[in-house]
Amino acid sequence: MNVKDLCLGALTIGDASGYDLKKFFETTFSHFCVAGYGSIYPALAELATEGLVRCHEQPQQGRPGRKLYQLTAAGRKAFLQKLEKTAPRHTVKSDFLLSLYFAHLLPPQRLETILDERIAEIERQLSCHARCRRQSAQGSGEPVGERFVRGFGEAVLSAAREYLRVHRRELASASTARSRHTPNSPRRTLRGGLHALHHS
Amino acid sequence: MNVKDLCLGALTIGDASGYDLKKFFETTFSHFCVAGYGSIYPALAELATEGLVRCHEQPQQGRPGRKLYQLTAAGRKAFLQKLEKTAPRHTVKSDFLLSLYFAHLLPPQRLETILDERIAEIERQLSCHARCRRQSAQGSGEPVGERFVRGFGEAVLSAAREYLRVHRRELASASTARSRHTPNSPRRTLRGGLHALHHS
DNA sequence: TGTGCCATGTAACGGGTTACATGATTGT
DNA sequence: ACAATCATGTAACCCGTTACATGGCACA
Repeated sequence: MNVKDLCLGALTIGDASGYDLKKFFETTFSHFCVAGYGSIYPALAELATEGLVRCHEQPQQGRPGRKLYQLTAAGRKAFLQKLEKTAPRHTVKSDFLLSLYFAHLLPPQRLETILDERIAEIERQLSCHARCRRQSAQGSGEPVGERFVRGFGEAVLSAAREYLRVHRRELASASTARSRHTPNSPRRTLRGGLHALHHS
Repeated sequence: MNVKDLCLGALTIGDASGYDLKKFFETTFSHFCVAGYGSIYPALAELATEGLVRCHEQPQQGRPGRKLYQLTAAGRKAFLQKLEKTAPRHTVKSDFLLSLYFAHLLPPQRLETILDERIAEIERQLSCHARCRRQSAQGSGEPVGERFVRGFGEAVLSAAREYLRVHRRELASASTARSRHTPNSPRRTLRGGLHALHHS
């Protein structure tokens, strides 16, 4: 699912401009995908030439005219097909975990900062979810999946925070205990340690 | 952190060939990053020309000579600096969650499949972690971060599985209850529903 | 007065994925 | 015999990020 599909999907909910879409992605999809203006605007232009969306421009004085995009029947169909055909992958890309893997190479100070910042970020996301939940409890027309997906995010985020809280000590003690430079360590091969645990 | 940095990091643990590195990433880093041969081999070549790694080739009969790469002092330093400077981001990209958001547009059958497959995948990853844990409990020289990062993965994966188990019914009932085509729904604007919950 | 929001877009750049090409050895 | 593993690499392609360019309006 690329940005074009993302736009198609969002337009399923209601008409929107490129600007609106970005805001929507940020609030509702932020914990599992991202899209910047640099990909949204070109995507909408392409979708329009393909006839999957229609554009209604509303001139405004001073600022550039607001372009409201609307899904066509073909666009709706295209998205439905994408939904059914696409393998629902779920991947995590984390410099955070990568850094912690190498905790023994990090100054203790830096380690603390990394942990603190991550926990703070998790809390920010959790409170954002909570706000959204309250919000759409009143308003009607929330897709069933919205609550579910939000709940999933909250569950995972909470578990992550809890784990970090409980286990961060283990990392810190190890980091301060030994020097960052392991001098004269015997030459090792990555292969040796791994060979026994191959084929996942 | 790109593939070059990833290689540098792995070579911190021990010498390895491109092939070894891929295996290592698959087993140890699989839950937070990926790298294919198509990026690993060029990365190693570049690192060698930059003097961050040294290559020792071991000719073998029949197959292409095995190229063992070894970190240089400069390479180690470069990685340490990257570790300290890089912002430790943590992002999820999930067509799985995206699909579930649009559960109301999915045939119930498909919905079940998606859920089942994800749970199966989670279980696969969990058992892989468990195997690794047993493995490195015996062997010595496991970096402190390894256990921590593995534990993090397990915590998050378990929470996800639990959530899916408990809440999947909510999605299924909604999906079967109403038709996939909501005819004559009043034209809506994405903007309206979102406006109140802006600024995360 | 100045920060932030509204609003759209372009262009260069970076970087990973996929497919292709090759081929012997080891295990079932 | 056949599949999987070992082992390296190239090239086209896809696609997203970042930076740049523009400018009025609202609010503090």
